[in-house]
Amino acid sequence: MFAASLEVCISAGRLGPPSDEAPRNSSGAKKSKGRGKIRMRKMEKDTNMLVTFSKRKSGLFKKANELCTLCGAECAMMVFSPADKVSSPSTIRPLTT
Amino acid sequence: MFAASLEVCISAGRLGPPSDEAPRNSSGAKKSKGRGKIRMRKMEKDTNMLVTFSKRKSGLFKKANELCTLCGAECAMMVFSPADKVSSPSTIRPLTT
DNA sequence: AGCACTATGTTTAGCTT
DNA sequence: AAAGCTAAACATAGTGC
Repeated sequence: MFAASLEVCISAGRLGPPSDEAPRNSSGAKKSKGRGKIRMRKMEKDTNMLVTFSKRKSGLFKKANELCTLCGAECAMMVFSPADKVSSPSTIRPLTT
Repeated sequence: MFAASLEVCISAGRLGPPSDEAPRNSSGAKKSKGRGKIRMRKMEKDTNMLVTFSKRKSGLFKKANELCTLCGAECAMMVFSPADKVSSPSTIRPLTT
């Protein structure tokens, strides 16, 4: 395992264009519910940002697990938190040969 | 960078329960459009599986990029393809200090 | 093979508790 | 701060070209 077919992605910070258009909506009033189109740039509010980080990290790990399960792929990923916290996903698995 | 707050996920193969319920639908007829709830186990058809791998890998990289952008996190990921192909995402970035 | 479409399942931002 | 909710945004399996 871990031979030949390898893909790597290392991303440090911004990787896509900022996409600065699209305010919350045309009238400027906030939507009451739902997600509300997000702006692809660093979130300014720290509390929201940490919650979003936690949620999205979970989603990312879940997607990675699904990819492995569905396609018989193998993947490894590391996420460096913006805050000074250490944690590991519950589904961690040792890299056995 | 790359200090202190670190999270690691290494997944080799299956990580979740198979979730064997839910055939396509009760009558056995395929849905004509849309996604149709997928079964979380290795896809048997190789052609579909490769397409799914490609699509989901793209989605995974995109999500990782979004996480980095939105939250100022840093992440690295490696995906080992089930087939013998090598490719890299277009948004690859060197790990500069 | 690879791209476009689209209905539907999934994710998640903002709220509430 | 950490869970749970909801609806809008998003991802994507199957399809057609």
